Amino acid sequence: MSRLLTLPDGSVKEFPGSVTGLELATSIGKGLASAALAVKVDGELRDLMRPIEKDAKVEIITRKSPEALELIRHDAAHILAEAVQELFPGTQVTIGPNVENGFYYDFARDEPFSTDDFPKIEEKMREIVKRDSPIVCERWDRDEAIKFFEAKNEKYKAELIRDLPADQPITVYAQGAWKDLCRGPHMASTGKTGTAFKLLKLAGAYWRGDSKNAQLQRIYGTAWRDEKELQAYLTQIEEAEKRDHRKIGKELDLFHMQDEAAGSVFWHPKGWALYRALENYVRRQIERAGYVEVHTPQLYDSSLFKASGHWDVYGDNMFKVAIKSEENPEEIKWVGIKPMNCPGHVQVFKQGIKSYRDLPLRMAEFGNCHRNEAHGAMHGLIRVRQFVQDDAHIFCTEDQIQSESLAFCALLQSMYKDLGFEVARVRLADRPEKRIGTEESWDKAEAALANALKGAGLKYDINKGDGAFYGPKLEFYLRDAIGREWQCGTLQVDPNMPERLDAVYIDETGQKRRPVMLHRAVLGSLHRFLGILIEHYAGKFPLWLAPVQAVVCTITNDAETYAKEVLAALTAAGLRAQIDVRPEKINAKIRDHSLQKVPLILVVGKKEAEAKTVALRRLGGEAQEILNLGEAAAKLAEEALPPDLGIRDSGFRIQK
RNA sequence: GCCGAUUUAGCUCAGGGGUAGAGCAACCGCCUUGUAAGCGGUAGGUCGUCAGUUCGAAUCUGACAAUCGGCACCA
Repeated sequence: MSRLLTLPDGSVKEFPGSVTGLELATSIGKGLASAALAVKVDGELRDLMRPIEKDAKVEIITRKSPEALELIRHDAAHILAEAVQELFPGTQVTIGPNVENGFYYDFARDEPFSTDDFPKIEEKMREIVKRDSPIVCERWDRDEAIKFFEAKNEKYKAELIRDLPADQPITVYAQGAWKDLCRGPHMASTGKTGTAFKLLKLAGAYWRGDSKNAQLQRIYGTAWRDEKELQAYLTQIEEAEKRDHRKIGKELDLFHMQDEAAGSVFWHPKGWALYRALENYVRRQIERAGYVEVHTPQLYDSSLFKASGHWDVYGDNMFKVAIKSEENPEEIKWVGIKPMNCPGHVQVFKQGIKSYRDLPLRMAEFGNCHRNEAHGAMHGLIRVRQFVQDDAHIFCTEDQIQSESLAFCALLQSMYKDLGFEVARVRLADRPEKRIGTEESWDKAEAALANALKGAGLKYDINKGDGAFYGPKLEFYLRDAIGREWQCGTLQVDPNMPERLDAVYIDETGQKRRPVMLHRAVLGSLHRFLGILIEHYAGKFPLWLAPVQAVVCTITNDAETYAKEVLAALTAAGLRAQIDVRPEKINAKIRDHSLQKVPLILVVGKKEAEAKTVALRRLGGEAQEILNLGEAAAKLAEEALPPDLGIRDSGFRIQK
């Protein structure tokens, strides 16, 4: 039977019978045949040697194709596994997939690997690449495969085969004498991988991702088409490290953390100035959007968290305080430090009788929360034990979910824009398998969220089954200056909490009704968001956020009196300004404040003091601008206005 | 919580069984300076904590803590 194969340019090739990707490439040209790495058949990446059994759309994959990286990385993972087994006999192999920018392979071995082993392993990998052993796909009988791997004492591989669905063929790839169970596809020989790879990290990982299982040793690596791409990637990692918020936080003296308060932040004056600039901005936005701000207690009797359900479900992650009774030391009262703000907000809602006319009631709080995060989970400002959420709960009717969600989307979009981000993507997490509530209310809530997203012009995808047990949610991701995505914003529909804590309102007919609660946050945690913000701007904040917006520097001490006058004018105009009258050369002062990423440096010497002017130098620029003092203060104060109060796009550029 | 690594001066880091070193910062002088490092000097550390081995531990061993890279977790 003949095959009709359609090429990407639309041309169709006919073959009399079975044909492999390599034969197809050869028929097109010799050059293509030698460049071919794999073939894409109806969108599925396949080995070059595998026969194409039906009419299909085909594409020959070469080193230039985007798919080449997948092939190179997966082959590199196999080469890593072979190298490790050659060097460390007795090591068991498990799985080795691709990840973003690279690959990993999980090994089982009693002795830990060390990064000192990396050069040796890389050397062996290069040797295997040089051997250029053909990679051949073999179809095996299931029992035979199990026997084969068990005989080699590869119990993880044997377990994988046992668990494969019965109808799935067992394929084993042989590269030279080394064999591994794999779905494929692979390139034709080990030489195709090339040597633009590097082993990067060593880590522990659970077998099959389950903490009940054995811990394996994972070796991470990266692989690219050529040395140039590899070097570019390594440089990119270095750049990301340079903007690490923990490093910048220290360099710019924004905050610190210490052993005695693990997971909590000591904000220094400059870090706190940044924090407050952000907090004040958020406060203006929610006020404008019709929220009321409240502030609720940190400590609650355990009975409230038992009623809300948190004590039982998340109790392990809560900080609990045992209080001994004065009269009876045997008697202990438990209180919990709040891990979230919802129970508190429901208490405020329940004060007095609420009418349908009060809805939607948007109750906001900069909620200070504590969660006892696992040691290994903590990470700078990104994951902490004490943090503040830009939290709010919207009490509304089921019918108001859509309009409130739409308003929230608009608020979030405008805030991300002001803060220099774009919405990268949105996910709608819908009903999970284990859930409460009627199908009808789920239908309604999911549709309301989907319609709100459409109304806001936001594209989204479905995060299937990942909603809470009581309602669906939206997850908003933003993209930072180096392309990373972070989930910050969230909106969650919750009819459960009002039920559990007995919140009611009186409807138009005088009946008691349950409101729905929308939990929502734009930034999520202010702490975490500031970490992201620091990395996004690499410490070079836009003027309105900069902890120190301007420094007045004297050239000689003749100008000191005048410099103080300049400082006073700037401060009076509302700028966060400082003065530097150290007996240092102006070069040294410029350098110091530039390294501190101060956006505005105002130099004053004898000339300026006499003429009542300032010489303005902007961060990153070399030009200086001579301005009259009064003019300068007014101009800079206007430039320093937050984006919601002043001129937008004031010319500040993000340094990529 | 799990696997591995790390912890030495304010910061970045070197060293290493006989009680500690550099650069920068700080402090004190001198220099009075024109847009990314002026010169000299001084001071600063129970070498993460607690045990153990040893004549002697910052160094070796163990436990604990924190941090880092992952994993698991993230209401």
